[in-house]
Amino acid sequence: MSRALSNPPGAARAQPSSTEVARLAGVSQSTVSRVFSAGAAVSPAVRDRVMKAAEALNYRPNALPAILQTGRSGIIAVVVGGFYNPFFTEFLRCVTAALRERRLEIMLVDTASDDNLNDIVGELSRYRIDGVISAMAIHSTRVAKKLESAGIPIVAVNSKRVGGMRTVSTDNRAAGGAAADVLVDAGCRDIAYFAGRDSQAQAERERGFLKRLSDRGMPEPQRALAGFTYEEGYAAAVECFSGRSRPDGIFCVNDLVAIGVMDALRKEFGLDVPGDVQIVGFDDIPMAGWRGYELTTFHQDMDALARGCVDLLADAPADTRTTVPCRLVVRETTRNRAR
Amino acid sequence: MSRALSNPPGAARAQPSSTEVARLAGVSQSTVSRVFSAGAAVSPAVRDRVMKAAEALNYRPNALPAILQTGRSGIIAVVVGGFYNPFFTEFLRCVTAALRERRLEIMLVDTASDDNLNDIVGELSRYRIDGVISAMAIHSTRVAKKLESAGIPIVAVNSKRVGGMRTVSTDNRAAGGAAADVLVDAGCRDIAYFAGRDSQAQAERERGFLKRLSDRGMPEPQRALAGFTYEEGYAAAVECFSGRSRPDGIFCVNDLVAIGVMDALRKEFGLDVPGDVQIVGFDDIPMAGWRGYELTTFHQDMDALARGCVDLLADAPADTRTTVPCRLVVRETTRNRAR
DNA sequence: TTGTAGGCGTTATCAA
DNA sequence: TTGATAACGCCTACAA
Repeated sequence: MSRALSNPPGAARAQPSSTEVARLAGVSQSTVSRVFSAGAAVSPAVRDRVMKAAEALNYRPNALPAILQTGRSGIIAVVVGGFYNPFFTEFLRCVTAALRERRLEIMLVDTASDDNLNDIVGELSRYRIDGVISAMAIHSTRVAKKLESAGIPIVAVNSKRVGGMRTVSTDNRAAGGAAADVLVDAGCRDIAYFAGRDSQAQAERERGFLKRLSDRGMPEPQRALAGFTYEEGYAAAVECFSGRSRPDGIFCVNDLVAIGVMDALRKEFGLDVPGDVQIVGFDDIPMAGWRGYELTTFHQDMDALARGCVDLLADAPADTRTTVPCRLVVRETTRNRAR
Repeated sequence: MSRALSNPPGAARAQPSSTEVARLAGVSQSTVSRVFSAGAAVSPAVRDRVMKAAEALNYRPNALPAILQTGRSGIIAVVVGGFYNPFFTEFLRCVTAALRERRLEIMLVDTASDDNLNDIVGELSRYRIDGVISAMAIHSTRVAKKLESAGIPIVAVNSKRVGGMRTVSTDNRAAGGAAADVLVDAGCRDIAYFAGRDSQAQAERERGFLKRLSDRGMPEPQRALAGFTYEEGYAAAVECFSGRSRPDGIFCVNDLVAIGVMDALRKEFGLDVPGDVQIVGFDDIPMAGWRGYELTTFHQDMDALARGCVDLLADAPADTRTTVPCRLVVRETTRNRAR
């Protein structure tokens, strides 16, 4: 396993420098620099000459010396916690678009936990990144501290706040409450919550869900520990429905789990959704809309989430948090009474 | 919409430089540099002193001057053509892992077509990236040329070759042939192909499929133009099955389309899969294994594909191509005769 | 409006 | 083995 690229460096013919362009255009290097830096005063004639020379040489300014000089790289590190969940990839799509609008580049980091993140951030900070956007919840104060000490701002999605971290979150608490309403209104009497693990977002959802159920005089729901994947949802449903008391309404921590649960109920137990069991998911991933599922769920406004992250990184004073509402999407896995 | 980050540059206290470490350790800056560049001769005593000083200052070498000097950035641009298809995201996962092993960083580019790529590559080349890995097929010779002239090697997945581009491809032709065998062996008499658009990979698959059908004495199959998404597959199936002659076996350009087709057949026409119609997909995305679908498909070895890309970028002479076999995964959407 | 010159933090070369 | 010094290619005063 070789360590890195072994190609000869600028083997053939690397990129020309501003000095070469200057020579060809018969001006000084600084003039070339001015032509390529927005809002500098250059006479039209000279500008034209320089542009021609640049074109002839196929010149593109090298970003690195500028970064060295200004300390600002225009690179943002984006952290995701795996690609298995369309939630992450959709977030990635939105954040990619939002960053591109601001002409910022993306360094992509995929890591299973925020432990590794500590090392990775160290690695990344060598490139003088301007900020970090994490789609993954950050628990470790160490990571936040490290970034802070390096002067790198971070904003995390659906994360609790540690240190001076900025956060952008879906209003998980409110959504949890709304999920309770949906199931109770639909006539469910024996309700269950299929939980994820170690996640601020999931904890908030659960809290809102429990609170609303109790407010509405419902008994404490069953709790199954699922996780965040289809398989975990499937397995949790098998275990839950093999037990004594079968719930007639389930709120799942996310859509992947919800879909796993649905498949298990249908295939393993021959149950009908929503006839026998009603199900509410979370995220509104594309598969939730597939005709085979038609899952009632909450749509996270990824675009707002992503844009919020970018805005917070770019404009906001440190130490800020933003909350984004999410929207109930009623499909076929709940029996919806007329309002 | 502000143009870029507005935070003060190294506002608080930026990263310390090797010069500061040198001062603290009582050595020259070059010595510090040597300590941090692998395989340089430094006496244990001095190395120790430098490391201590570095630790005290929380020093991390700045990568940018090094890039400036060596002309090698350790950054690879990875291009994907959208995140809607788990194929892309799974590829991204694998390539992320493979690059991390080699300690290379990833600059992520998402673009709908390789037209934009031309601009984007120009933008990216400002960072002196060491190479480009494209999960998206490259048609435009312009892009390849542009990269070549900048001395940036590119490798594309499932793409035809333009210029000196390297490629890594699944053996699409062979897979197409195998798909024909599956359907014919399973007793299908009226076969259809649901095609994608503008894709080398899809063209190869189709070619292999048609060839084998004809070799086995089957008539030319119906052809439906689907695309690459669930919705397009669904719509194409609706149109096809509203027509006169309904096929009893379908090979789809990818799993997303295949799943859309299945849902359409079941929901819109009440047809049974595989009872009435047998279906074969391509990619083996996670949803193909979901119990609601159990799709027979071909598993693309993403890990091999990704690793192939990285290897080709790192080790290979220019102008190379690699082919990766793929594997038939038999599930429940085909009636499988005993062999 | 344009040119000159210094500096950003490394690596690379050459002496010591 | 270590230190001085010159690049690398740009930005930014400052001077003309």
